[in-house]
Amino acid sequence: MAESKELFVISTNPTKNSVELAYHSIKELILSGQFEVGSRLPEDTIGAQLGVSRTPIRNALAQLRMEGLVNLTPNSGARVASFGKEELVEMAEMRAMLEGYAASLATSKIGEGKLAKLDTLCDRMADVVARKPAADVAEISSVNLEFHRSVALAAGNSRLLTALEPLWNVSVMSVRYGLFSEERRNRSVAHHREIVAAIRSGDSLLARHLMEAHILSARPGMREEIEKTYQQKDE
Amino acid sequence: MAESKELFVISTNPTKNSVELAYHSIKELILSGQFEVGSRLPEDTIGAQLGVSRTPIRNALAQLRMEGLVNLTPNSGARVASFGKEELVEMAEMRAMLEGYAASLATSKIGEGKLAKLDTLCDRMADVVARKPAADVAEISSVNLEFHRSVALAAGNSRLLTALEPLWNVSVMSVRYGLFSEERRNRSVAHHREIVAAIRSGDSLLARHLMEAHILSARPGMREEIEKTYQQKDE
DNA sequence: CAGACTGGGATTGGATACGATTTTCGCTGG
DNA sequence: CCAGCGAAAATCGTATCCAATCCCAGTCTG
Repeated sequence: MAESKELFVISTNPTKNSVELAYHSIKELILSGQFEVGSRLPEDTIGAQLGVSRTPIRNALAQLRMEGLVNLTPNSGARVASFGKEELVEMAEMRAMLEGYAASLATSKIGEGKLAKLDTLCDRMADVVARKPAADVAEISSVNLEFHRSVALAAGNSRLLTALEPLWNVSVMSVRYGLFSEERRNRSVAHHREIVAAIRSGDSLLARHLMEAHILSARPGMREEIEKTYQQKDE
Repeated sequence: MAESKELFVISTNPTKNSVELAYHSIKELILSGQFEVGSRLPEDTIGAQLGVSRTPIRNALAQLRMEGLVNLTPNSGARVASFGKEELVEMAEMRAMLEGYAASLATSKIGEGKLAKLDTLCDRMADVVARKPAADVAEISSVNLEFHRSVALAAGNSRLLTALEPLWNVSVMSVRYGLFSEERRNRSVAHHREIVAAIRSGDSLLARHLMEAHILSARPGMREEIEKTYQQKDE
C-alpha cells in the first residue's frame, strides 16, 4: 500500500453533491482498472484523495456494494469485487433476458427522437470500429454500453435500469480481460443496426430475440478469452 | 409529526450493527404498512424511535432507496415509494423472467436438503391456506415469499438475488391492496408443488416455464384488484 | 385584494471526534 | 527457524456538531 499513485478521474462529473462525486469517481476508477481487483478501498485515504470527508465515501461505497462492484465486510473494509467466469456467463444470460425485454418494451414506447439517437450511436460505433490505428477497447466498450443503455432507457421502466446497471458494470470490467476480434466488433455493429430496425418497424418479438441473441453471442467467446488471464473466486 | 404511534418491529433481528437494525426495521415497517405510502420518513424521528442516531438511519434509507422502497429527494427527505399499476405489471413480468431463470438454474444445482426444505415450505403454505378462520394475508405472503426466495437461493447466483429483492419487496407491499380468492390461493400452492416436482426431476425447461406461468398468472388478477383501491403516480 | 418577498423553523448534507474492532507486525519461547 | 502471542496501528461504526437548503407563513406593496 502507501499508494501515492495519482488518480485520474476524467469524467466531468455534474457535481451535485459530494456523495455523487465520490460515487462516480470511485466507480470510474474501478471500471478503468486504476483500482485493481481485490485491492482495499480505505475510506479516509480515498476521501483525502478526492478532497471530501469519509461520510460521502462511506455512502458511495454502500451504493457500490449494492451494485456489486465492491465487497464490504464489516469492520474490515471494502474491496474491489472479483468475478468467476461462471458468474460472468450467468450475468450475460441475465442481461440477455432483461435487455431483450427492454427491447420489446421499447418498440411500443419509443419516439422518433430516440430512434434517431440510436441511429447516431450505431454510426459512432461503426466509426470507432472502422478506425484502423488502434480501435481503443475502452472507447468501443463505452459507446457500446451507451447503446444498450439507451435501449433500456427507451423501455421506460426504471426497475429495469436499476436491475441492469450492476450487470453492465461488471461487463465493462470484464471487457478489459478479453480483447475482441475485429470480425466480432463488426458483427456487433451489424447487430445493433438490426435491433434498431426491428424496433423502428414495431416488431417487438424480433427486437427481443435479436437483442437476446446479440448478447448471448458475446458470451461463449468471452468465456474462452477470460479463461486465460483470469481465475478468481469471490465470497 | 409528533407521532407517538408505537412502532412494532416483530422480527428478531440479528443485530449486527445499527445500520442493519435500522434497515430491517424500516423495511419491515414499510412492508407491514405501518409507514403509509407517501408518508415522510424524517431521519431523526425514526432514529429516536429506534434508539439510534441519524447516521445509521441515513445509510439505511440510502440502501432502501436503491431497492426502490423509498423515494429520496435531495434536501427534502425520504418518502415511502408508491407504484402505479402499470409499473406493477412490468415488475411481475421481470419477476417471471428472472425467477424462471432461477428455477432452471436450480434444477442442476440443488441438493436433496434444499429440496426437502422446499417441500416443507409447500406444506406450511398449504396449512396456512387451509386454515379456515382467517387465512392471514400477511402470513400467506410471507411463506409464499420464502418459497420464491428459496428457489432463487438454490440457483446459486447472487446477482439474481439482488435483482429480485426489490421486486419482491414491492410485490409484498402491493399484496396488501388485493386480497386473493381462496381458489387462487389453492392454485398457488399447487403451482409450487408442481415447480418443486419439476426441479426434483431435473426438468429445467419445465421448471422454468412453470415458474414463469405461476408468476404471470398472478399478474392480471392483481391488475383488477389493485384498480379499486389504488391509483398513484410516482415521479 | 392578490401576488411577490422575506424571515424563521425544520430537515438534510457533510465533517469531525471518539470508541470498538480488526489486522498487522514484532517479539518471545519452543 | 517457526508457531503462538500481545501490543500498536489502521480502519471501521456511530454520535454529535455546524453549514446549506428547503418549506411555509407572515408581511409588504402595487
